Amino acid sequence: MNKPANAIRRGRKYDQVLDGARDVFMSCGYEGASVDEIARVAGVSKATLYSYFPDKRLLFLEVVRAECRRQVDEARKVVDIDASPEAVLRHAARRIVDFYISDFGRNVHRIAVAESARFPELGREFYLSGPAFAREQLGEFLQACCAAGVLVIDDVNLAADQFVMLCHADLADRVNFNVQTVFSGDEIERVVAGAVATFLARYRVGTAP
Amino acid sequence: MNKPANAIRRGRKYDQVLDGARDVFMSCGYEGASVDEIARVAGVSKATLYSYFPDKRLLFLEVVRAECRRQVDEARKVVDIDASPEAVLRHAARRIVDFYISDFGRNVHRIAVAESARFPELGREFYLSGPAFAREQLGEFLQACCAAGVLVIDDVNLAADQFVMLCHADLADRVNFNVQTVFSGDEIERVVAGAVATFLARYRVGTAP
DNA sequence: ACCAATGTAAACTGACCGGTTCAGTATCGA
DNA sequence: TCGATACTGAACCGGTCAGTTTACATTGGT
Repeated sequence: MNKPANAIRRGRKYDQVLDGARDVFMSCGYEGASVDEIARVAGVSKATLYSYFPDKRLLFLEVVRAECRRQVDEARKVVDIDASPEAVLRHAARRIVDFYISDFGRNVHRIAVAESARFPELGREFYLSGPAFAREQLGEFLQACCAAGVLVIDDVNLAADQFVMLCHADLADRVNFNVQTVFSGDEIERVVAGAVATFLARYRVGTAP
Repeated sequence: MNKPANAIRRGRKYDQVLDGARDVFMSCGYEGASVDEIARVAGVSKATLYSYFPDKRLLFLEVVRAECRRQVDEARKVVDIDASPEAVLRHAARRIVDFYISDFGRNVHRIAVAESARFPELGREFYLSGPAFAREQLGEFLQACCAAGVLVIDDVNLAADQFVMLCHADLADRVNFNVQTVFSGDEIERVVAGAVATFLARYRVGTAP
């Protein structure tokens, strides 16, 4: 009794299991990953794994949750700088591009898209602690710029997402559809500079609405 | 002999099979779709299905190819209009938004992202006849606008992709991660208007670079 | 030394899936 | 009407996988 079906027990090798599961899920996706291989990679017996997690599905959800937390914590470190909006935006653009080009970013994105249909709450959780979180951080900065009279933005949320999307121009699709996965510094610089230029053309003070 | 492993035989119920396969693949993904169910949905025996297609993988690839062709053909109909760039861009933006919000667009995108890793050529094929094709069409229009002296664009390819990405602002992520799938006319209008405004702020003649 | 908790290895179950086979039926042109 | 071809339905095979069970080993506190 008193055994909720979604209970997750902690134990000595809990982190081992989660790490192994992350590696296998990231490289194989949900369906492609077998529990036997996860146990093998984690250096743990299948029985131990199942003594921690009730089933594969909850193990997967826990992996994604942990990764989202990790990403949020890391992102919180690098925030506002006391510099011109242009410099801050350039910096942010670099971070955005670097992330979705990275192996990790590609895998997380691929899995989140692929499994959102099967796991309704997964998509929401990933969205909130991923893209939505980034947009929120950026929105706060933009709001400050408006208060300082440097930018003029009527819809800050939309503007923040526009900026993020401008950073995806010409790269994201090629990454997502596995057409090209490594990019030269010039290719990245071209996109970053283009994103900042287009964004500022619209929202910097002294430009027509 | 003389039986290439990748041969696809035509037959009376070929289209039935392809249609059924499309439905099931679109709603379940590649791994999630079982051949038995495809045959059932197609109203065809499994044996007939396997008399057309050598295996599940090639059936899937053929479904995607057919969908890409269909999409390209349909897109070719609605092209340039003799109107202001603003009107044309608004029209294009509506089409872009409507597509990736549609059930079909969501499914195709999800599967292309999910299976690009497993099927290397699939991602490329989808990319070329999807996003890349759209960008090319748009690029030609932008080029004409530049020649007419209405727009000033140094990097037409980048600009075209920027426009497409601006149309994704604030909607695409929510769609891709299954957070929200239906949108009001106002929500769409906000994104479309924002995309056109930002794009023209950067590239219309008489604005600072 | 003992016990209880924790972990291990491996076999096992039941279900599902891709693909094959085959005996029988429907269709259609000559 | 005949015969070739296409299609059916169901059984079947080999394999994989999630999840369970069992019998044994390790560890640590008292």
